[in-house]
Amino acid sequence: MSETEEPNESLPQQMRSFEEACRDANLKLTHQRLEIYRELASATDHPSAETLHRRLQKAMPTLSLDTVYRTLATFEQHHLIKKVQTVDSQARYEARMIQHHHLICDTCKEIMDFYWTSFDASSVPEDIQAWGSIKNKNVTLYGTCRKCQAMKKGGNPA
Amino acid sequence: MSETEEPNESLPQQMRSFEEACRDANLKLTHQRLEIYRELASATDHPSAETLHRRLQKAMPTLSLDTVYRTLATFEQHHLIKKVQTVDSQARYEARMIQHHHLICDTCKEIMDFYWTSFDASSVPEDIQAWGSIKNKNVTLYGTCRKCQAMKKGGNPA
DNA sequence: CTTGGAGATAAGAATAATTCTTACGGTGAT
DNA sequence: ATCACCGTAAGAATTATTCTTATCTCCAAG
Repeated sequence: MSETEEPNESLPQQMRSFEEACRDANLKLTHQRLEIYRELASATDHPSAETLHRRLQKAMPTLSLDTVYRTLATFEQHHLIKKVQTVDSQARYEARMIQHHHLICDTCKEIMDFYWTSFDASSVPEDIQAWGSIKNKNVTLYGTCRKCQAMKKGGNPA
Repeated sequence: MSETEEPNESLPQQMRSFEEACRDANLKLTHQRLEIYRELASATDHPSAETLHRRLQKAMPTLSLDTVYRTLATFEQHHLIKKVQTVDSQARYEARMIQHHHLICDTCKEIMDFYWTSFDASSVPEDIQAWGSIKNKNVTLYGTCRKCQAMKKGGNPA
């Protein structure tokens, strides 16, 4: 039952960890950086730089797309966020740094996080050790989410 | 012991399956398509379009990069090859369509295939079923390969 | 074995995603 | 309050990929 339970961290808590990490890394706490991080940390959909920029422009009309790209790249270099592996042309990001896995819907392309503690605890096949040392294990599940299944069955009344 | 053993298919055999699949899909068997497929099927390093183009140019000097892109896209649409998920800016491809997983070296960025039949046979956490139906499960392992480990220890005598 | 026509290719132009350059402005140590 | 440093905005530049168009190739039917 706790196999796939979400380990929770509140946004304010996450922002404090972030600010501390920035100070440790000698990154100045600018308004732009704080807002870009807050927006990414609040999102559940693994947004691209452009998506984040669009969402932030309402509150920060002068924010440039380049700053979003540059800031995300800086965060990634300091391991404050991660680039998500996709086959899309646009890179997508996530602020969730704890061990988790991804579910991808082949229809709406949405990426969901999930947790799988028994997999995390298990070891990989022995032969793999001949290749080198493993630091991280990630599972990606592909399928169709309930929403898209329903749309296909009922037909899309667009 | 057979847990991670490689299911083998010879290149000529794979070429014949490919030609048959093209005929089934009404794709003409052009010289370019055959050579691009052969090159990809022979490669073990999940090359990008540009890499394939570079390798093929020796034998086919007039082959355009656009043809490589277009042909790979066509193959992918017909499920004859796959785009590999990466965080690189260039897309990378593979011709291996049977179930397998990836090992990625964080240093040299090389992508290796591996097999894990017991994982393939296992089922995912129950809660996942609430999300939708799963069609595919893939594992990506990150680490450092022996070659790069050795280079780090001994220093790089370049 | 020729031929017609659909579909594929080459070349160069165009677009999309991301990064660089430069001048300016804000941050935080003093 | 001041200054040096680093971050930002704006526009130009690069890189990856795709489109346009004229030409060419494959292959089925004569």
